[in-house]
Amino acid sequence: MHDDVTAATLVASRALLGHVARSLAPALTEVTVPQFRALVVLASSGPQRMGDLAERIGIHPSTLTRTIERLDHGGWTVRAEVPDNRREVRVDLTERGAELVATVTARRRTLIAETLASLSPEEREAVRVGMEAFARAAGEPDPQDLLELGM
Amino acid sequence: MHDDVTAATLVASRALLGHVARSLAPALTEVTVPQFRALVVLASSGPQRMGDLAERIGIHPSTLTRTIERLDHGGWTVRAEVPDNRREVRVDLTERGAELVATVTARRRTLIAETLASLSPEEREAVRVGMEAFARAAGEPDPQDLLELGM
DNA sequence: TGCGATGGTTGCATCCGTACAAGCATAAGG
DNA sequence: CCTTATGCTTGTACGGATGCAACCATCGCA
Repeated sequence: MHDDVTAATLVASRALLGHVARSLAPALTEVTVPQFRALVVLASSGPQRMGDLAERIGIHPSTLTRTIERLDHGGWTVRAEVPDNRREVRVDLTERGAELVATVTARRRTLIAETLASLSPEEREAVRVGMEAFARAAGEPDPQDLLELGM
Repeated sequence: MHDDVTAATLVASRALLGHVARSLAPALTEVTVPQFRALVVLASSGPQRMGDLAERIGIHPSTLTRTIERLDHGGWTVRAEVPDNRREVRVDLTERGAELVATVTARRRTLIAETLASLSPEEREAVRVGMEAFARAAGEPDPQDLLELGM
């Protein structure tokens, strides 16, 4: 059904994935994928308790402790005690950490913009319409899904 | 520059990534990402010498030996001696291995088709035009890039 | 035939992710 | 207060990815 549209979308998805991968690559020389995953969640959901973060990512709390240990050590995150509750630990990005995530997004945007720059205004408009329609149809992806790919 | 098109494409890329991740997820319960990477290369480049495969993937030959060891053990690949050269070792997918890769692709296609099914014929046509234009502008992605994401 | 180059595997070391169980604080409620 | 629940960390164990160095077999060429 709708084979030609599907095929076109598949091809385009490969191209987009190339952009995604290239935007991600520099960050992955700094941190690992699971580590970057944690940074992304922190960037989008804000500072939070260790337990909540572990739950969001879908890993065991003890695993998160080790991961954040490494991120702390690298200067990407900080852990701070919560004033009115000495049990909980609040983890947040450092500037460095926030910047790493922002860099990836910015790079992705740049790559896409560069690609679009080679199109004619009419084609660009066609891309806009098509992409918007597709995005609308697909809806927001499950964050859990995206995490698999370190997004 | 062209901020609205770029934004739309970024959003669409997130949606597509969701599809990619979901198509990949079942396979990742069977093999690891580096292992799947090897299967993908074998599926697209065909059976080949260990050394060539290692080079294509970008890992040390000794690392590949271990990875293929595990894939062999799981029944995803087979190693065979080359008749006229007793030094070289030829790796190939088993049926099972080929099927795993094919399943992921098929699933991705299905997810995309399902998404498109909710659009009107006019919108679908717009998606086709837009996706084709984008893919044309982006060109074929560097296979090395895609491998990062287990494609 | 014998020596150097080639292709792959093994030994070894390291790091990361992962979970479970146990432990140690601290908070909360009776 | 004392007991139980909560939140996080530590101890322990394991598997996978990774690279380097050493090794072994084989090929090719002089």
